[in-house]
Amino acid sequence: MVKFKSALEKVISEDLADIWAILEEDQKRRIIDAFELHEFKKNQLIYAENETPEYLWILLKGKVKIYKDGMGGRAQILRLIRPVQYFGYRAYFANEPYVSSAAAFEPSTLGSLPMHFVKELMNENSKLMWFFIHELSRNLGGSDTKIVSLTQKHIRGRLADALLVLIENYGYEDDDSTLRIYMAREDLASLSNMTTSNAIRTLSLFVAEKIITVDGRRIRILNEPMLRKISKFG
Amino acid sequence: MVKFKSALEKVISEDLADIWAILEEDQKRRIIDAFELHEFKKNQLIYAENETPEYLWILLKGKVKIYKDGMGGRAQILRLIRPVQYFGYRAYFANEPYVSSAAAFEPSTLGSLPMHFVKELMNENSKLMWFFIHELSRNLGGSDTKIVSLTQKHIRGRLADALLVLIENYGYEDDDSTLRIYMAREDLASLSNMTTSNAIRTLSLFVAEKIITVDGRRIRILNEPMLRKISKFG
DNA sequence: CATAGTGTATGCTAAAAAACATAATTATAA
DNA sequence: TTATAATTATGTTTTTTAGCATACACTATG
Repeated sequence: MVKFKSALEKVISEDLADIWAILEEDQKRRIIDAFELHEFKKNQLIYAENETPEYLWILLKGKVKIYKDGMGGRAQILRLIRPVQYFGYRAYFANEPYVSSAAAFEPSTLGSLPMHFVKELMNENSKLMWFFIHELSRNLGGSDTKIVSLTQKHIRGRLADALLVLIENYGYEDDDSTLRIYMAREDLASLSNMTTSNAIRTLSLFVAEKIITVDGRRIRILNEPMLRKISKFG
Repeated sequence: MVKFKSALEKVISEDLADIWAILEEDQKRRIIDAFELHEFKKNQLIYAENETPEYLWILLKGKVKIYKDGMGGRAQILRLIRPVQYFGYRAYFANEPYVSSAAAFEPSTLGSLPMHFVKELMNENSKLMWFFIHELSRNLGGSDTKIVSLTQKHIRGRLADALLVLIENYGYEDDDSTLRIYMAREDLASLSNMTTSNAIRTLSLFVAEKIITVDGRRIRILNEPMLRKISKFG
């Protein structure tokens, strides 16, 4: 946990352009003072369910999962975070403890701002309030849609969905086909609501059907349209 | 669809009472002018998935379900609305079409306000913005929690959850044990993510175990603690 | 470099839930 | 009212998925 000094403005003006652009000069200075930088190791916990929310988190580099532990040691991944996205604010706004946990998929750099400070900023700047209203509304729509996908689709459809979510969130390598995230089969299972065994098994089926290739954790998508078809129907 | 006249102020919910109180006379007049009253029949659709959101809906009397149609004619009930609650705003804020539909469970009275007008009011009054931020945040937390319950619990646990949700949302009759909502088995199934057959079957099991009694659509809860136990464990 | 430990792969079995079938009951409308 | 449809109830079969066992990498560590 290091106090941020000078380079913040540059990082922000490049990467956080959308939110930064709507702030006034005075607000920018106060933010620089309150901002803290954190490095998280692979699989390190950022916050845990039931804790009291205190910070707005900003992912600057790396990948983060928002997940919820369920019964029998099975976790459900709820959302994936990529740079530069914000998280950790919902529970604070709802005035309740976290209902989910956050952890880094891989070594990641994050910024934090105290939520009480964010709240102040919001009261001074209605555009910032609109920003969060928009984010919350999008997430809620996504969450509602996810409920139906996860409960009504069969295993193949759910795994196809999971792969499409990975494409959408982290995209492809330069070859335009290799997923830019290498996750454990267990995480893939947590994302698509199935046991690890079934994630592995179904992945193998997809390989046999030439929809993907697998090399360890490296997944290449050969037939994205087919994935969409499987997601929609069988 | 009737123009609303005077009783509006009485009908503003507790959450908004203080906001209403600080509104200027001019603002109050504008609201009364924009406000419209609607009567919906049993099972009547209020809005449908994929439509463009235009109104903030306010349930004044009756009961409303927010649901999403899934594959194979199976619907999932996402949220239950009781008087006086607001809905229909999320998609507008997210700037996207509705991802879910709304329908009246029973004959219901609703008010509506054009969303563009609500947006204006919000920009004039930050408390109103905080109201929606709070509501969205609560709903998102609920939705995330629901994902894990619906995907990881077994049928008995899910049905127990559904009954608890009904208690929480609509409460008991004067006898302190009869649910104040009479819903079709199919709706109960849609609420708890199972087929109608299984909803009926599991309900029968609960009757046999003296956790509830059933008389048509009238459900009496005999052992609420047991329901919570079933919800939590098997 | 041996070895424990973790992650991946695959087959087999058991459990859960859906699908299907058929009555019985209740609502609704002619 | 009677007829007709819709809903509720329950038994049986089939499908899907979880659970378990085992084997085979691969990797981290002493």
